[in-house]
Amino acid sequence: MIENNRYVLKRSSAAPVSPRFTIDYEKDLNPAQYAAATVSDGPVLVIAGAGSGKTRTLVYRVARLIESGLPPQHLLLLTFTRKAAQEMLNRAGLLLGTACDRVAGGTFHSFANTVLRRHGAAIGLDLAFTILDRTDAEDIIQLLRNARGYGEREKRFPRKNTLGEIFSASANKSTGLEEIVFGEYPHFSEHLEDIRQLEKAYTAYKQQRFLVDYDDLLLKLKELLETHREIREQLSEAYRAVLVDEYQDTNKIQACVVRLLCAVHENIMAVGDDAQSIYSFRGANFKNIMDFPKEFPKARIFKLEENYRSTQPILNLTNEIINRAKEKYPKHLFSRKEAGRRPVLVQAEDENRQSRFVCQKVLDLREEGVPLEQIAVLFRSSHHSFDLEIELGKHGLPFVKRGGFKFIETAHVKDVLAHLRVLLNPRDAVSWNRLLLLIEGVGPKRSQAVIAALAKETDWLKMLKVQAEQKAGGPALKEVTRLFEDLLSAPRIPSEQLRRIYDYYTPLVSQRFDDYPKRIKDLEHLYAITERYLKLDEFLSDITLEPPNESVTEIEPTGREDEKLVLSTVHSAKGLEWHTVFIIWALDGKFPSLYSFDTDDELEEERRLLYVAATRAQKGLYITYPVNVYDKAMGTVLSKPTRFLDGIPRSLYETWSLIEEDM
DNA sequence: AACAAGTTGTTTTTT
DNA sequence: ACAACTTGTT
Repeated sequence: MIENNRYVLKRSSAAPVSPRFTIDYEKDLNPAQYAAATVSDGPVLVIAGAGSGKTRTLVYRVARLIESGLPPQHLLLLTFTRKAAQEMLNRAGLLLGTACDRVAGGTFHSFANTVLRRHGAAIGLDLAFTILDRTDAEDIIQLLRNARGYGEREKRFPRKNTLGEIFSASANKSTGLEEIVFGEYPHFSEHLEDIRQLEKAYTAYKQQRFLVDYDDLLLKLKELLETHREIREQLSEAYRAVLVDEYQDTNKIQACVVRLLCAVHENIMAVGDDAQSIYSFRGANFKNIMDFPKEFPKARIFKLEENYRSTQPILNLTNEIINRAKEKYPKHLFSRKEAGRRPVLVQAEDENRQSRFVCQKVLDLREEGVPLEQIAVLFRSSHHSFDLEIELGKHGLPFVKRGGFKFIETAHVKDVLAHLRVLLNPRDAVSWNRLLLLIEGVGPKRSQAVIAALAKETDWLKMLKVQAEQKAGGPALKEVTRLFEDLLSAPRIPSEQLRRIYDYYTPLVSQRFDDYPKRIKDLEHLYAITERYLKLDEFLSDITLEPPNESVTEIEPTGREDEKLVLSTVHSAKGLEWHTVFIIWALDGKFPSLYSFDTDDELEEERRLLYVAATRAQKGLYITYPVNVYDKAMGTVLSKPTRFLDGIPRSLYETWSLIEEDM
């Protein structure tokens, strides 16, 4: 549960109220972990192999710092995902009791949000700013693109999502637009000047309307820290020890922010694994972790190489996969869990055979007593699981899907949120546009006219009433006006406001979407989330920065609630582990993806991705691929298993072929 | 100017 | 299979 953008422990009754009398660091940790957890002040880098007890080490580090007298609120824990932060604080809570309740932490983005809401005024930011997600950003880009007539040209102009990617890549990699366009989109080189103009317009648009996208959060935090010494020192004082998890996934801006935060004390512990860097498309650079010792010359380096997760046969294979990588901190993972089955490479005749194999095997495992939630199916892209999802449905196997489209990104949820967002930031033209277009008789032209009129008047509700008097879109606009009158009349909590919006919006959903029952159910889910919040701004920030990571597709279980098979993209599986893991679509051209064939760097990242997937397994690992898959984009038939198994001794895994099997 | 139906192009991964 | 763009109708 999140309150005030700070992670607050859910207090289980089992958790001790006060710190455990003594923590036996030496007994609980292996020598390498012990050394890292108890090291004295100063910069520290921990290279932690997959499953090597990284979280455990961090937790004990936190414990040690608090024990040695550092008040918990002076500790800042930056992690990549909310889940990781929660996991860590929960475990620290078990060890230390409520003392770590006040440890500050979260993702870089949520931390940036907290700081900017407080100090943003120093760099001219209105504190009521709205955070744009990717689709919101693209909506604006589209608007500007059309307004400037870039759409209708003889020569093809990049689409909104391409433009969004270009802008974001430029921001995250700290490189000029020029380099991005020439390097990654050479076919759009001739439009460079227009692209540049468009980015300027986009920036200006956001500025005027108090809008901030994901990249801006980081950039503005960096700007704030760089340009305001007193704030930098204040924060450095407030957070006297900084711990960064998954350091291999940070980009230049984030590394810079860390540097600035620690400028005074250099009490920084970075933990990560270069072999698990899988976010370079977002500007993350695993060289960051390689360069850490250069950034902090006094850094001490620790390596955790003993793996507590997987059996040796699984590690033998994963070690081979990663040892073929080009650049890395050399390490060799070993396990004391000698016994175990070798991983299996399974060839299936086609996609459906692959799905049926997985179902069959999952049923077998359940028979053997492996709980469903201890089994995961991992894949490169979220659509790779579609066929399997249908097959699981047929077998009555319940599952949750992680990664891919989130329900927060669906049209109906975004529609509802737009109504809430304008309450907080009436200048949020994206949300106005979205909600106005829902109204019958209002199209793009009328919507823009209304938005322009609202911007002129400080009392926008009054202006909205005036607009509702006019002929076009009259009656329906009046209804919206009444809605906003109600929403503003009495100060209410988010859930009540949402209920009022549903009164207005529910008829619209039924009208607009054939699958409205499902969508109305989603909205009830959203309502349940708002009930946890007392302040609208916190709800909106959280929902954009840390949306529930579960997708819409969810089969209702016949039995127990929590007994569910996990389907996940490899990216979303990071940091997690299961008894048995299936990696499906391990087909060359799918995993690695065809789009990564262009450059060595991208291929190397795909390799690390497979490595991350395979190292999630504790006891069982099945790598499956269908053959004779025709790929439209390439015009070729794909039949070979992933190239990352090439050259690996065949003795390290079993090979099965399903062609003979009848199911 | 808004809306509905038909056509064409495109396809990862996430904060 | 889906979304963005285009064309035709009210």
